Amino acid sequence: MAHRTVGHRPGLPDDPHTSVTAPTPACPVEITLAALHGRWTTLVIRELLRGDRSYSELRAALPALSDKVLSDRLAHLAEADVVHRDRRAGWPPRVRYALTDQGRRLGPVLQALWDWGADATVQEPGLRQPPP
Amino acid sequence: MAHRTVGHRPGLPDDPHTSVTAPTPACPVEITLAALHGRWTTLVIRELLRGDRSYSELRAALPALSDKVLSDRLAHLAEADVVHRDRRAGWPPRVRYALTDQGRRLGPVLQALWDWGADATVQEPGLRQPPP
DNA sequence: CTGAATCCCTGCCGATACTG
DNA sequence: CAGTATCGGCAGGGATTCAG
Repeated sequence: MAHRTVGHRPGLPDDPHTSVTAPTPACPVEITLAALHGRWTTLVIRELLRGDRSYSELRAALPALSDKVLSDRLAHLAEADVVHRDRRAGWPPRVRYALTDQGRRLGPVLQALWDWGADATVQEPGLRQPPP
Repeated sequence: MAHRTVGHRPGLPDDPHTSVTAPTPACPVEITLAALHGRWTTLVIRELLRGDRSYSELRAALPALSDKVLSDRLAHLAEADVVHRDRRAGWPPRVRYALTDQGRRLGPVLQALWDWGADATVQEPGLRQPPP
């Protein structure tokens, strides 16, 4: 009973999406948040937005990220069809990670997230938060 | 960094944000994700995007959401300066919740999340897209 | 080099019960 | 009406170790 109307404005504020009354995985917003879900995930994506990377290049770019979480993230992102895994035969094993078309389309999404957060830090400091 | 897509706004793909190598709360993306963090949060915001609401109206709109989580979410969103709590004296107690200016600016963000998720459900069921 | 397996600890969220 | 208090289950994620 989902409405897959892509032709016209799938608007959020005014429209039919208001029928969603629970956090169902079928909601497009939930789908995107699920793709971005988990710590480090956005940083991995951001790194891949700059170009494809090997496993160790990702580790080098994100030094505090453990192997377990990195491989978890990559598996998760591959399952969400955000990253593509390119494995090559031979020795030593070479694997390249690159964003899919869909993954690249996350650029504007992350941009929107960045913009709001940047704006928030500009407006907010007057109220509370006297950081040491 | 092959091509610059548009403009030179505080862009994510191409530029200086790449210095962030860990999930620090100072990163604008993290700030926004923190504001949206938690189950039900986006649905509460979406409800408030339609207009201000009382506590019980929110409960009615989201029947499966428990009191604890709802008040948690509202407290969290108030702290993030996304919602404003308007409490009126008298009996019975009347409290109205409304989005702040910042909260209203989350509209486009949620829209971006929706768009990507809706697009993903369209592309995904078959195969991946052929490379450009 | 590229991961997968294990352990443990923390924090989330749901249900229930109670208060101003 | 509008919340808070408390408890328990479970999943997330960090460190370490092992494997192809």
